[in-house]
Amino acid sequence: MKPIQHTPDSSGLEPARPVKNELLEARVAGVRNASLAEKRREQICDAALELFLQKGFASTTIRDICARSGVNQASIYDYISNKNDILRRLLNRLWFRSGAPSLPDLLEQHPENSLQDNVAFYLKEFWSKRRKGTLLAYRTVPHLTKEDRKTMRARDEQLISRLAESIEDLTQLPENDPRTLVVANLVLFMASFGPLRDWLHQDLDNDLVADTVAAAIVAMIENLARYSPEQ
Amino acid sequence: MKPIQHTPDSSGLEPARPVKNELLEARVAGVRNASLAEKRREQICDAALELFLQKGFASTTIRDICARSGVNQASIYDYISNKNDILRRLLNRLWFRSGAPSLPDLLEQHPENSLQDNVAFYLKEFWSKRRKGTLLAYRTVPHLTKEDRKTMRARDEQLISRLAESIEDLTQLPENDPRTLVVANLVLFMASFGPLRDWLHQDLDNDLVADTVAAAIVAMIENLARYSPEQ
DNA sequence: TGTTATGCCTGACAAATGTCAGCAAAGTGT
DNA sequence: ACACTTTGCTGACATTTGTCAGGCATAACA
Repeated sequence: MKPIQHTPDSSGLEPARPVKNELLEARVAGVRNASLAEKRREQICDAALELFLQKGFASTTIRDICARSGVNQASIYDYISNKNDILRRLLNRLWFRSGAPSLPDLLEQHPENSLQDNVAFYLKEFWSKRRKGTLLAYRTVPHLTKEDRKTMRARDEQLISRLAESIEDLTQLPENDPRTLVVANLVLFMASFGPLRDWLHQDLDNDLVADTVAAAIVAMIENLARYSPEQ
Repeated sequence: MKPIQHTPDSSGLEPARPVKNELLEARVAGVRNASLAEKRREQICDAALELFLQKGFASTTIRDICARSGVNQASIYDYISNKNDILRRLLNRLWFRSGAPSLPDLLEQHPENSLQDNVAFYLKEFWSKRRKGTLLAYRTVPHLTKEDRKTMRARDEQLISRLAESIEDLTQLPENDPRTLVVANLVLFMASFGPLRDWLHQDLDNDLVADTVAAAIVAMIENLARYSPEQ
């Protein structure tokens, strides 16, 4: 298992590409069979995710991950390049390609539904599909490179500015009103409400919570429209 | 410096006291002079806080903390009992005794102000006085004992149930409507909005953000009153 | 059946970490 | 000036950690 070639951890190489839309996964060539490698990587990532959420990133050891995934301590480096590489792969899976729909998309695709219904659906999807990604992201910020943090923030900002446009449409506010941005931020934040606080209200029915939060969001937006500056 | 007696880290001793309202700080008797010890402890905690927020709890080493606080690596154990003890002291300072007012208190003490103004004031206070505590709490959850986590949750639940009562008063909803609980949760969560997302909208004016969020909260509450079940 | 390619694992290393024993230094009161 | 108390610190310990070199087993192939 000789020729392991890693892509360097922090590659400040690229000539100013404007926005990356994923974190860079190191190329690891320890194992020839690509599909096997992918399968192992998945084992590793699954185990690591559990542990990271349970014990935190820094106090989860490679040995823990190996034990839980059944991969040998030495072999693991045939599949991933280092501990941070695992984290990056997880964030790519769970944060960048979570499969959760964006609210603007939903509004576009289902104009027949009420705003409240669309928002409620959005929240439920987000809470189920991005729960772990959200938790992971909020908790591991300190362990990311500046570069990686910037990439994650860029993703958020992109979502938010699209959302702000939607809110502009809904409220008929002018483009330069900064409050649309604040509310867009707030909506995205409330989409993180479920994951981030699930340690608290485990006794409340999830659908009820989603519906109530959706109603709150709708009220927020309508309120914004009501107090718009005369135009 | 012999007779160091530590209170054990996880003392499951007490005979079922119902709710603790702080984390247990270990008693450390390495240094006789109490006020000096307190001063040193403060140095240590200040340094540790900076580092915990910057690098995360687990990857901050005792050596880091010593270097930054100017306390010697050996001496530090004359003032604190271990790394987790520092964290607990910090959370006590910043989470349990932050000095930020609670919204119900504000409403009671200043009925002459509008709800919106009270909420806005509450948010600003919370964001300035509990910023670090919130960040610390959300990020270090995995490093706390089950016991400690329970204590923190209890504090939150206490705040929330008081807040839920206030909301009941404002909306005239019956006592058993679970939505007041959800909204109370939400309000507390939005109070964490500023701290948790300050990595994002550093370009927006803080007062504007607070006012917009306050308006959103008021809208949420009024909306709740509007769609109350007929009684 | 013998050879080879490929994935797997034992064992280890250097570095870092939490923790402290025991001594040096600095006050403090006489 | 001296004895004693209280604080600070050098140096080190046992462990844990990330990481890997190099050999081993096995299955494919000749």
